[in-house]
Amino acid sequence: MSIKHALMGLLAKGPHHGYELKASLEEQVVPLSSLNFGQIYSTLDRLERDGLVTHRLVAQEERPDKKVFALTDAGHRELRAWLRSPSTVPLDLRNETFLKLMLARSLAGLDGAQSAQGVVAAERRASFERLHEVAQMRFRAAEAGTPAEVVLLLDLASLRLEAFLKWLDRCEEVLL
Amino acid sequence: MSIKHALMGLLAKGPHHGYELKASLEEQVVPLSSLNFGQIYSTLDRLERDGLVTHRLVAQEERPDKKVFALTDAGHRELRAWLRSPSTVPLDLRNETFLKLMLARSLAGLDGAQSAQGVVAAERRASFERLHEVAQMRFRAAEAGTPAEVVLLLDLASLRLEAFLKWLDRCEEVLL
DNA sequence: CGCAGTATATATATACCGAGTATACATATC
DNA sequence: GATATGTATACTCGGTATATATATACTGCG
Repeated sequence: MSIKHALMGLLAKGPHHGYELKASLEEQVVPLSSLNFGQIYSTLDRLERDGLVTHRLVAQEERPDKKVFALTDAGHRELRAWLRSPSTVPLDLRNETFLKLMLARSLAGLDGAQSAQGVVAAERRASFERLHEVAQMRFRAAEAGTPAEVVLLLDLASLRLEAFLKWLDRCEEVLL
Repeated sequence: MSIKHALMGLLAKGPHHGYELKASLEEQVVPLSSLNFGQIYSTLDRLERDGLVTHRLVAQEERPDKKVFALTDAGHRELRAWLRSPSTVPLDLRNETFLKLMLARSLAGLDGAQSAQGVVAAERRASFERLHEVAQMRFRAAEAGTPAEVVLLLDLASLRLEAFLKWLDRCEEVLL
């Protein structure tokens, strides 16, 4: 997920400069993770290059000027179009675990190569650990009074992990 | 998923040049999708820079020389280590749909903004369509006698889509 | 039949782009 | 001396598009 539309979304509510935007994003949009300034600034540059935002400089005493960005009309249109269109996760028929399984099978017999069973076992163990981590994060979030929306991100993480675990079972049936 | 370890895996079975490797990858490792030559060659260059592979030139008449790559000892070690370690998908607590939902809510009321309900509905529709696509691919694969392993990739795709649909239900409960 | 034109296979290299990380540069405040 | 305010630059990595050659195979037309 790129940060591009997140920036546009914040700018739809009014002009802001990069430093502010970073803080808002971390609070509202990607809670539980953090961003890099370089990413914010270069994304804003690209948005400006593409005519989706403009900036004006606001002078300050004893500090670098602020670059206050605002969404252009084209930016508003683009944002609305993006909100209306479903996410474009392109099916993704390549998968690292699958690759490991294929390689483990074809390399069977070579010096100290991992077996396909071993791969499945390692992945399963790791996934269970992650599932546990997520559960803990969720518990801590509940304690800290984290808003329900944020917990949704954790829900998604565990649903994904569960799906992956189911898939590992299926792999075992088919391959072993 | 990067192509780096896939290349190393193929080279573990013997030396090959870029052009061959591309074909093997498409056949064995990322069936159902295709690769770009630039990616193969630049990944091989990086592997060589990092001491994981070496190449020697094999002259040919009337054609460019082949660059035949072979896995180094360090490469073998790295490959085995990678095969032993579980996939490192880092939990990923950012999600495009979540972003859309947050923005739809906070922009509610602005000019022609999409509602959160609308976002969920659009995502759901798109996911069902994809699920249908996957089912069709699966059917065609079965007809074409596609190996069972390849079908596993389709299984993963549908398990993921189902998990995502469940999550959308959950979003609706929490947000609407 | 022959020939021109076109697609495809063999083989690599380069330029470019977007996303993300690391780091440098300033100053003020706690 | 750490932390907050503010921006900029260089770099890496994964990936796409395109340029550069040549050989072979197919296709249609006169």
